[in-house]
Amino acid sequence: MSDSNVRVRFAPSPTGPLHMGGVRTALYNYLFAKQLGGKFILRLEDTDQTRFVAGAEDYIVEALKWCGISPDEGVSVGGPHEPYRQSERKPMYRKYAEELIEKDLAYYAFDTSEELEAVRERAKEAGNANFQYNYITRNSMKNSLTLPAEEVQKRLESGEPYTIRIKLPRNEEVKFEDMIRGWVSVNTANMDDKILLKADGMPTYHLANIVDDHTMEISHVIRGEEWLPSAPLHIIMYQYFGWEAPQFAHLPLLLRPDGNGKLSKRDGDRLGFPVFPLRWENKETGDTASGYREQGFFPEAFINMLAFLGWSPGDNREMFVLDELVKEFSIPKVSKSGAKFDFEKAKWYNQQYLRKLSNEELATLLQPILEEKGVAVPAHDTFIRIIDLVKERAVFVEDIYEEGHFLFHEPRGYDEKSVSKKWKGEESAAIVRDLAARFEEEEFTAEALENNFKAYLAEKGLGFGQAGPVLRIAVVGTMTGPSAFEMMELLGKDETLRRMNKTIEDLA
RNA sequence: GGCCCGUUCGUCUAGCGGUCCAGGACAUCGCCCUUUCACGGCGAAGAUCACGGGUUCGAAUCCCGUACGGGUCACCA
Repeated sequence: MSDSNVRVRFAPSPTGPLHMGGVRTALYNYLFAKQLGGKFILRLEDTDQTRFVAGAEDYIVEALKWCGISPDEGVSVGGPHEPYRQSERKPMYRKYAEELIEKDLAYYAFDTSEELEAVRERAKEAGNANFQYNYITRNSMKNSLTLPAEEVQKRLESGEPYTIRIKLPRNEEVKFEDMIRGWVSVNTANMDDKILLKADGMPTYHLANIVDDHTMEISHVIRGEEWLPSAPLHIIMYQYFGWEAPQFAHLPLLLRPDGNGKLSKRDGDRLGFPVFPLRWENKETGDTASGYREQGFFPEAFINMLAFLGWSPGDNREMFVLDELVKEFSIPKVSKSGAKFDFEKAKWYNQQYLRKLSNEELATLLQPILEEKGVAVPAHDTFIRIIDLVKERAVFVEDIYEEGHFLFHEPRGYDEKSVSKKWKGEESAAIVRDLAARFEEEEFTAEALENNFKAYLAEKGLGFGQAGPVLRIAVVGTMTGPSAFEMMELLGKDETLRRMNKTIEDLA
């Protein structure tokens, strides 16, 4: 189990909360590694100091923890390849970039951001949609390939800022076999000399990523499809360094339910559902975004739902907890096309998991929710009976209260629609008055109450529709809910009659 | 715009040359259960497998083209 050479990593950039697409990427990596007895590593790609967001790292760690995805190595757990934050690995990258320069596979570039921008602007005006720093254009730029050696030396020694760019061949086909997509091929003529080392001395994603994946002995790179266009560059870099490249798998994107385009962090709650696993609060800006956990989702349901967005076991089964996913997951079965996220299906999953829980378990989960709402927690037996009566209409644990609040305490007033539709003034009040009188001397069981009620209907020649809804309104204030007689038994004689009498006064 | 990737019911998907005039799930609708609502059960509707060419005795499945969609083109990841 542990002698596997499989090592995968999830390497988010801590620029904010992790969104659900990121969680899915982490999940697939985790499933792949666990199935093969490999290691799952959590690495932080924080080389862009301008985009640092406080709290993002903790958020990522906590989100994965909530999902049950635990790293074998990485930030927060440590491991043999520490540190796992790229910012802390900064000193080691430069030498790799310089190694490439020595091999004439990279070069120093002195063009400033402003100059580059100007060049791009000019190219655009000339009708050239996108300028590429490549085999051709690098000859007219300021770099160690065009400048005299002495001048390059002088600039370097004077401390002038510079970047290091990779030197790509002019016209070479780069191929690699993606585990999901098969052979992908791109010509270097369509690529550009990407910056490997930035002027601030930090590596770009490309350099840091390749160096870290290699030094951390990553065997498989499973990441989002947005990386597919730069995969050929990475392949070339492995070749330049003389390293064996890992296997690649580019995952399909998670799409927004409305229209097109990938689901992004900015979608936030705009579409009526969370895009983040946990609630997020940016302490600096005060921005907040809701999370699945806080919405009442079970991590099992969230994970199950997420796993099926882009993957299926190949048959009709669709309920899988993490351990089962580990057994069944398969990269080749991951679909190639993006998946539109459907919140309704997410809720359905939650409902399925809720229904697996016992009344006792639900009570344990519901109790803190009631306390938070300031609702008195009923005596244990009563609590369990309420849960038993209401749980089948709940998607979230909280729904047990929402759907049956009138069993925990007095109804929150009367449901307008029910009253306007079914309550006929004095006529209805008379029925409730009659029933209250009959129930007074009744043993308070659902069965006895129902028999008594039926006897009353027969006596008066009333149809159920004339008295049933009225009774229900009198007891719980609305027309929906579990069996009226079951609820009355649960409420007990005193409370039931009290409510009935109160309703007569309120609505008569 | 260049390059790359993709395209089966509204949505997620099964399907990897014949068993598919395409199966499941969510959503929708109907019936039953319940003299309420929900749950549950049963059922319906819903995909000319993007389109057009090939290959083959035979294609949703293989090949080519077209269209459409997406991704990507930063000293961001």
